[in-house]
Amino acid sequence: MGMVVPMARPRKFDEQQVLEAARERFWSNGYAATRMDDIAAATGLGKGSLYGAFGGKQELFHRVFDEYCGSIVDATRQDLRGDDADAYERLSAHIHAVAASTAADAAHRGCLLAKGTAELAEHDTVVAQRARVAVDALQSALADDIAACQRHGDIAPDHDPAKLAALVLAVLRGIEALGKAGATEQTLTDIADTALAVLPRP
Amino acid sequence: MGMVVPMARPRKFDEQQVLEAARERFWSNGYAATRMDDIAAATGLGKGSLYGAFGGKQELFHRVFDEYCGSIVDATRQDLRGDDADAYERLSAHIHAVAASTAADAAHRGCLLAKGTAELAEHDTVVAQRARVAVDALQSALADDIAACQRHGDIAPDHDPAKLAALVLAVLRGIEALGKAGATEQTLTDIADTALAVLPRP
DNA sequence: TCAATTCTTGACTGATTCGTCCATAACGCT
DNA sequence: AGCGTTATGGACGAATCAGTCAAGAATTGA
Repeated sequence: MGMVVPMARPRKFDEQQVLEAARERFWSNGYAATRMDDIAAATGLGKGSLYGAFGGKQELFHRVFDEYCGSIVDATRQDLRGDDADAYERLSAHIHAVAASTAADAAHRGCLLAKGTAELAEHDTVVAQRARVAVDALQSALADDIAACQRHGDIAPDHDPAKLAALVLAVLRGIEALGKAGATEQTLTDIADTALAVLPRP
Repeated sequence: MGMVVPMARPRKFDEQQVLEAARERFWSNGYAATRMDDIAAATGLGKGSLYGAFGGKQELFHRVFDEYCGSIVDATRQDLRGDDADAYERLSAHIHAVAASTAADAAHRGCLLAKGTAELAEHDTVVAQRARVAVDALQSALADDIAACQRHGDIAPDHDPAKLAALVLAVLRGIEALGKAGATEQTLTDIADTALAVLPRP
């Protein structure tokens, strides 16, 4: 089933574009304050199409949230993948990139993972579960890179890479949170620099 | 004006109790998803009294948010105030206390400062401003304690205490964020331990 | 007791908002 | 071209929610 070619009216809209528009609204206004009518208007779709294609507000948000989490996990893995020789440089670049992009986010909308989790995790187990998976994946990607740093002699080997990764992840999420609270670019950059400076060297 | 003794019907409710009930709802459900009817029902007040006493939903939230921010800043200052000789122990205790209380928060409601900022800072300048003030105060309290640690020889003096404080604050806010995302108590405790372990010693 | 003032209650209003429904359009297949 | 199927668009329904209002209650001072 599902493998047959549908012999019916095809969709006029691009599902990805609708998801992007929805993400934009959810990201900017939060879940509760976003209206389905807005998303419909922003995409030009009628509400019938929207509901027909995605089911409802909650399911649409879950789709958006899933995609967002997946994309930041992928981007982080991409940032951190490579040879042991460059592992420390990648870590440094990644931490600075998070600080820079947070500082550049003048609207202080922050990260949708953080925002969606803050708003919904307590009452929406799907969101909570997805956030947990994403955070675990981020920590794992960091741990892999930190282990590579240790193999190459850039970080002291007498520390559990998983624990250092958890610390770095906390710093990254903290940069996020402080950025949303209005910290200056200087402060965020300082945090990135200091975090890297205090990581134990061999 | 206002100094005369009111010769009229006195309030039957306690303003602090209403603020607490409102905080509970806002904290648990977020701003947008909280209904004034709920707060009225929870406190037994009629909506007229609620609006008469607090103005409206937004103003009520601002009152709640202000009080909350003030209380966590005060609590942090309290945690960190004391002699230089105990400064490092206070810092350690504070970081561990944040990790422990975050882990103990089974509902993952997290911190209202973080939650309110995430939901509203982008569109509500009052919230954004208040969050900024609170975060600055937290950093300042940490910086004072770290400077005391340096004076007493528990932390290397060749680091700007403000920058170390910013890093520690990021770790604390990160612990918060990870807790909301479902990190285990072990993870949060590890972060606290590791953060303290990597702080530069003299 | 009466007047002035403020508080209380909850019904009511007006505006939103999620979701549904249905007539109609567009497509593939025969 | 005709049929079956799925997409479209927007009107509609029902529920929800912020905020208002008016009639009455409680209190103090005179």
